[in-house]
Formats: sequence, C-alpha cells, structure tokens
Amino acid sequence: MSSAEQPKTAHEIASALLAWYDKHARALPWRVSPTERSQGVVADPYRVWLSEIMLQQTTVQAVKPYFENFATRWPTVADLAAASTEDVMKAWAGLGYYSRARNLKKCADVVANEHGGRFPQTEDGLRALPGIGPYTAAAIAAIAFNQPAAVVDGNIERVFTRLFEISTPLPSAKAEIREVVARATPAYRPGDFAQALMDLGATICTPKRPACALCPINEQCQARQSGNQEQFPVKLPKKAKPVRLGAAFVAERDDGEVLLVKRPDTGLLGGMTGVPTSNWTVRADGETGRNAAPFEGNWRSKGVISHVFTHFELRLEVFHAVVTHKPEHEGWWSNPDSLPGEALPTVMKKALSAAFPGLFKKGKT
DNA sequence: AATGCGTGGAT
DNA sequence: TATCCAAGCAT
Repeated sequence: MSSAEQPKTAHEIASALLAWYDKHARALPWRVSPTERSQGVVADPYRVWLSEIMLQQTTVQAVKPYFENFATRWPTVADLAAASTEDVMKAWAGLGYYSRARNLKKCADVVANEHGGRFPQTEDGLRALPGIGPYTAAAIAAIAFNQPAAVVDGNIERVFTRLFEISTPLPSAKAEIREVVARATPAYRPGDFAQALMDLGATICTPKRPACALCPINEQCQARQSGNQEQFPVKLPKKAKPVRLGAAFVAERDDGEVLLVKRPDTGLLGGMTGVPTSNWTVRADGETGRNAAPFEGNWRSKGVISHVFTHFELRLEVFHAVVTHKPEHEGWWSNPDSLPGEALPTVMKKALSAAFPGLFKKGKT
C-alpha cells in the first residue's frame, strides 16, 4: 500500500484543505461560501448545474457574465425549459462549444418534464442527462447534494499527479487518478473539498510556477519534496493544427440588410447563425473559395480574418457585395443593428466585422 | 479510444 | 508570436 492510500494522509489532506478553503475560497456567483454553508445555506442544484456546464473547458472569467445573464433571465430549470432553443443559443453565443447549449436546453426539458423539475441526486441519475458526463455528475452530486463523489477535473488531475508523483501520461492516467481522489474524498463537506481542490489548482497549484510555499498541503506533496512539481502532470504530445482556408460571403441588400443562414444542428458551430461560406479545407494552392459565392454578385474581397479552433486554424477571406435584386437563397435578411442579438459565434462576428468595421464594438449591443 | 468540438487570457 | 490551456462531453 503506497502512501497515497493511507487513511492518515487522506485525512490530513482533507482537513488541511478545508481549513484553507474556509479562509481563501473564491467568491463566485454560483457558489455557497463556506461561511454561508456553516449558517445552513444550501446550494441551488439548478445554479450548480448551470455553472458546471458553462465551466466545462471554460475559464471562470469567461463564464461569469454568461452565468449572470442566464440566471437572471431563466432563474429556474422550469424557466429554461419554457425558453426556445433559439433564444438559448443566442444567449450562449460567444461562449463556445455550442453542443453544450443544445444539451443544456435538452437537459432542462428532461428535468422539467420527466423529473418534476428536480435534478436527480445520484451520480448515475445525473450522468444519464444530456451534457452531463463523469466530471459534471460527480461535481453536482458533491456540491449540490453533499455526496462523497470523486470529482476529477483538470485542476484536480494536476494537484493529485503532483501529490503522488503519478507519472502515467494523461489521458491514460485518468482511472488511476480517480481512484486516488476517491480515497481522499471525505464524507464530511465533500462539495467544499472538491471546490477547495479546484481553487487550489486555479490559484496555488498552477500549471506553471506553482506557489508551493503557500500551499496548505505542501508537506503531503511528493513532487514538492523532490522539487519536480513542474514536471506533473505528464501529458501526451499534441498534434499540430492544420490551416484550413475558406471564404465567407457578406451579402448586403440595397436597404442595408445582411443575409444570414442557420448552420446545421450538428458539427462545428452546430445550430448557430452565420453568413454563407465555402467549405473550409486544407489546400496548398492558397485558393480560399471565391467561386463558392451563394449567388451572382459584385463580390469584393474585404481581407482575410484568422480564427483558431480547437483542432485547426481557419483563414477566411471575406467577400462583400451589395445586391440590388432579391436572390433566392435560404436564410433571412437582418438589419445590422440587430446583428449583436443573433446567435453569432465569434468567428462569424469577425467575418462581419471585416465587412462592417466596428459593428460589434463594446457598448453596441 | 481517438477525434471533434470554441474562445480568450496568460506566459 | 507561439503555445498552452480552462470546473469535459459525445460518439
């Protein structure tokens, strides 16, 4: 039995971490603070769920304004279930990973219509809902329902691979890490324990230059003892991002309105709004796809915008034309003033901005 | 079990 | 500028 599995160490880690959390917990809009919790305040499962979905692969800073907007506009799961998918996509625009928004709405519908408006309280029950995977199910079970679930996110992977010098590369190490986290998770305040680990990972046990001197569990940390903390976690090398080229077409009618189309519900930017584009492909000849224009027109290049997705870089040449006739085409014509309210992902805002500089400047919502 | 899926901030 | 990566999930 390694030191990682000794109950004494597990208890030391949990008690030191909770004591640190009581003093240093970040104040977050969706969080019940340790002080509030000690006064009997309980978490709202809806707000915990909403925040956890938004926080998947997304920074706290990016999530905050979106969470505030959603929680104000749709204060309960029933309100969200009553909303249209279109309005949810519009409100999610800019946050990325748009399948989360589609699944958020599906999940709200299931909870409202099949569970009487109450979230399941078990990991398995939560795991069965759209958009809820192993991490999110454990996080909601622990934070909202006080269950000793093993919560493992990227922060906690980093903390535990350092604590026990787990040198198996990620993602293979996930099962091993989950076992160690399960042993360390206390029955007492499991939700605060998970949140403490995430705060520790975000503020002290950072990917680069961790502040070990300030860490409440540095004496239990094997990597710290050997000075190798920055060598963990070990990760498999990433693949290079190919560059894809494409063309976007901003069609402006003589009354100033712009042609928008809804993208297919699956795949990249699924269900979101955009301008017509060519296919985006890797090509050596540098051709961006001018010949893919949706209809005849005096298409003039407005330059090339660049946008980096998770698995490729896109260089998009933006073409603009003023059309004096009314071409037959799918989609709808939108007044430029209403564009900020459309479900436009960032790359589409960039393309529109190439044709209409300043369109999406702050304050012009 | 690899791969597809956004965005913006930090370094 | 290039790279990393942030409270992952679905398939």
